[in-house]
Amino acid sequence: MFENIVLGFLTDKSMTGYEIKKNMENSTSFFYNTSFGNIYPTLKKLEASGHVTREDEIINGKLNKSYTITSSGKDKFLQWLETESEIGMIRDEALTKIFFFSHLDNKKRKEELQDYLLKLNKQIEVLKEIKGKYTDKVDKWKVKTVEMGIDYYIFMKKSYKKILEEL
Amino acid sequence: MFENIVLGFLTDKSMTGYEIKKNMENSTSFFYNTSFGNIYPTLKKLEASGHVTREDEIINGKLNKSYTITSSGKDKFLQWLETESEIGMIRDEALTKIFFFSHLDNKKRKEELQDYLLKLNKQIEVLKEIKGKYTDKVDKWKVKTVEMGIDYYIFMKKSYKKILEEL
DNA sequence: TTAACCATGTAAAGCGTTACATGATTTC
DNA sequence: GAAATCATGTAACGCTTTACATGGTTAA
Repeated sequence: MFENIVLGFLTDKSMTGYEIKKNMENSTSFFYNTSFGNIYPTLKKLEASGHVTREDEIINGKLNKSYTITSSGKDKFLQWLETESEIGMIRDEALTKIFFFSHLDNKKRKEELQDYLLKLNKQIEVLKEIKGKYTDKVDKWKVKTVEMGIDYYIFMKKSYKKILEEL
Repeated sequence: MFENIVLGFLTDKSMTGYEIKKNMENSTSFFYNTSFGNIYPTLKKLEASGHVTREDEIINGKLNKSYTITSSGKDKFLQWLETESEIGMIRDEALTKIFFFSHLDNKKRKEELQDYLLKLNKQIEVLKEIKGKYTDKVDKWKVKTVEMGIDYYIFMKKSYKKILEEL
């Protein structure tokens, strides 16, 4: 999947690995984020397979490797984009812990839920900030995903709050 | 995390790897599920580190390796259970695709959303079936997680439906 | 001048899936 | 007699993170 996300970013404009990472942090980070140790080798691989091309430039004394998507890269990306998605798993560590909550006492249950609610609040603020940075020019689908992210964490907050209140 | 989930299952009762897998399918599968290729080596590792003990029995001509949690295993599990959870990512492939929806036409957008809504409906049915199997004796927290799972997928369904209707 | 940011990359380790491999029992 | 289920495991592969490693520029 990650190769296709990189190709997706490069479909919008040519970028360096560093820029892809920064872009991700300000857009997809709440549903997809990764490290440089993943990005750079992926770009090399995509270059080797002909899905992107590279242009080297020296900007401010620093080597910049700008990657551009090729037509085969666009094909690969669109093929992925048109493929049906598998159902997503929740994979929420906090939920996994609730599954085993019978092994904790109420005091510890409360503490954990309260801690997690704080983190959910922080995450909602982060996403609202991302949304705030978006200008009118930004692709409506990118705005939509951030809005869905905000709604998702608000939903989670309500769920965990309800459990806390029932204790 | 997986080691701790195995320990969590073994805290309830001693089990074989096969039973752990079956138990997971009927309880945690929507937020955590894994393969035999993960379970068996994990049990070996936990045995080597003294967190579980093994008892071999032959039942119906088949070798059964029943694993029991030790006190050090319980300590490890509880330590994990009491640790604050990191915020969960959404990691939903369908959402990732919406992020790149500007590269598809409306017809294809609709098809994908409709396909995914079908999968969400199926998943809700699966979880309702799991919940239906639970008797009164089942730990209330295990019931609660399934209920949260159902609510989660219903919430997702509403979100995707809204996007579809706006098209 | 020092911290933050820009920019690139490698190596090792961790985590997990898929495919392969075996063989018994039970149910239709 | 065939298919499903019970039961165990290994090997190869793939994906991703973490830690390590380098070095320039810009802002406080």
